[in-house]
Amino acid sequence: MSAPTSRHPTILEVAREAGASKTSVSRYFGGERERLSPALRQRIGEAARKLGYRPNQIARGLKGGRSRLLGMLVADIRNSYSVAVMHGVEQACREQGYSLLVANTGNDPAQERTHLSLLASYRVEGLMINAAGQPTRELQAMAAQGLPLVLVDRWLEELEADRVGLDNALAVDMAIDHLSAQGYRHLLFLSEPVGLASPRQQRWQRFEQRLSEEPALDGERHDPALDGSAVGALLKAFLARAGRPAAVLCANGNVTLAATRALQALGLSLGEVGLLGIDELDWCSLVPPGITTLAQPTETIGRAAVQQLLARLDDGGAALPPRHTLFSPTLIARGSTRLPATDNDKETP
Amino acid sequence: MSAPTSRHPTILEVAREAGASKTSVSRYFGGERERLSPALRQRIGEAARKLGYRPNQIARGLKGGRSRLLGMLVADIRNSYSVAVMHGVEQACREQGYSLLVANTGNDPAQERTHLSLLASYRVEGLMINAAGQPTRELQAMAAQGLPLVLVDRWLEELEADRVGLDNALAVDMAIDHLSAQGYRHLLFLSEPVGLASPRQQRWQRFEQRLSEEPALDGERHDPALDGSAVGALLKAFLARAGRPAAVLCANGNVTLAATRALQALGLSLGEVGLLGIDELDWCSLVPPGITTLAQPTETIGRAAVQQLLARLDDGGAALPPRHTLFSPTLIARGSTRLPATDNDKETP
DNA sequence: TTGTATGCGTTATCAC
DNA sequence: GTGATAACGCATACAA
Repeated sequence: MSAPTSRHPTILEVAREAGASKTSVSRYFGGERERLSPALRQRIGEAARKLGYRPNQIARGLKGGRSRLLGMLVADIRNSYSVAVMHGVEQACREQGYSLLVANTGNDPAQERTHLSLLASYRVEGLMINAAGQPTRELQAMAAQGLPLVLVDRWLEELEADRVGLDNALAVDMAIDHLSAQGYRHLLFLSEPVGLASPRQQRWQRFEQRLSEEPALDGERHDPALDGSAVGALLKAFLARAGRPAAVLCANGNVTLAATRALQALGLSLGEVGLLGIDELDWCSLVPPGITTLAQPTETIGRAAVQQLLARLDDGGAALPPRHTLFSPTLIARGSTRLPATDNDKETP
Repeated sequence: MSAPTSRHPTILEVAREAGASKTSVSRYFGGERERLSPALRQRIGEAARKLGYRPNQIARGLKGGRSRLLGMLVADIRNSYSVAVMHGVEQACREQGYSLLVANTGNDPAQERTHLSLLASYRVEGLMINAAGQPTRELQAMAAQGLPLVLVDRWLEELEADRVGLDNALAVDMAIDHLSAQGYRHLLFLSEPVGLASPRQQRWQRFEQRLSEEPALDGERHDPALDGSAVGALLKAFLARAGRPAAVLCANGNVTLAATRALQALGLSLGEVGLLGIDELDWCSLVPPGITTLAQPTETIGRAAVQQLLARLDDGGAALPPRHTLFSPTLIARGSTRLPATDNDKETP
């Protein structure tokens, strides 16, 4: 006959047990313990412990409007980049006394909409967004309503909001500079379908720009679907066309995986065909002779997102202009961008 | 002068706008739309749309005691197994109309305690737990309070709760059977420090049991820390001791990664030294000649966890005995468990 | 220092 | 069918 759902003691019961008022108990747990007399403080502490009392965040949020909840919208939770960022977000949230409500959209705008209104219904105080694609109406609406938003990695031109992510132009510059310095002359920029994902667009565009500026290099760009055999065919055609020394620049971790698979299937050895991936993955050092990558400071990005959000929350309605925080990648050079020594290569020490 | 935090319209405002009562609006959104007259229904719908009204889950949870929140405690959010399970959990939650509050403990009991009480304070209706190690008092307390719990992957003997995970004995059986069938005779079971993590214990014990039953095989077991060079030294010593054909059985994905690294550093080729890993990782097909794995049905496990939790929620206080749901792995055979042909091996087709 | 009274947005209970 | 009204658990003026 006991309650089917678990019974939590309330502030009132603690008050009764301690022979005090609700207010005092509220103060005890609301960080105003100092204002209570030692005797009362003691009694309340004991009563609470005895009853196993824990303040109900839900009720607390109802009154004060402070849910202490932050939301994060992740485009693909199975993507190691997203998870790594999320890890940073989660740490920062905890340190700041917030909890994190995570929603995975699976790159589907419909799910993004659903999750967005769900998060809204829990009155999250702010939102970190790794958008699925174009900005949904819901997102626009939430921004307009004054809910602090920070766009992570992917951003949306139409949306005035803070942004945190990689300096994509710099990343592509570093990639091209490295490949060029290593002696590769024919470059292929390989991406997942560019669509509306801003990092892909930016990397893609920067690649084009750099190529047009450097006559010593020539290149191609493609953004095939990664499933199926498109990548292999594409690589084969590129290599036939381009002549050597040629290299592939992979726009993200998924592409690196697909390209590595394809190159292997073609029986080509890494290094002889250059390979450089944006995003460091834990197996990149494993595939002989190691895959060169540009590692993103993922945790830092996550933490920065939270920090930015909390800054917005603090300044009240100060309506500061959107702030963009960009981070630099780190080059991890491995064998996949080292040309095998040839007769023409004697000058190399 | 407007509210610094975003203003959400309330049920009362909608009621006024629609010329109706709070009750009717509540009914409209509470799934009792049928009971309203078409005219009223229409008016409320319009008013809500006009105002951008969204029911406040927090207030809703306060009254009804139904937060519509499920919690998940993850031991390591950066572990691809955990993430994959979480993905299943998340999908199932959404399908069932629940939201998911995720907490990462980083395998730290202290953080587990913190997060646990946090989740409790949000009045989650149930908890999925990928425990850090030994059961914390908090966990015991929550279970005692009647909060539905389901242990995922790792379980705790002291805790009477539903369990979902891999059939570890079966997994080790399949691994040993496969290695044996492939001609390996000397086996090394390699694990992360066994400690109190139940899957490691179970796999470890089953390995021991099987080895003791099969005179044709001999083996060793070790659970070194994965950082540093311990794994390499250990492998080297094992191979020197064991004679061939020898194989390594990796107790989880992290171990597979470490073992592969170490084997590579030793200049040993996979297959010649057998390698089989529990947990499929996306790069296992990439490292030549491919790493044989036992893949877990991760998403299924996640969904099963949610299903089990909801079943508990449904049956009220029926206090059914704990239910254990075990799943079978799938063997993905690759080159790392294929012995190179030798003179003694002529009978192989 | 401590307590009283009121309201947060919603649902549940009861009337009409 | 529809609508007042009282909880839900807590925080916060305000009063003592």
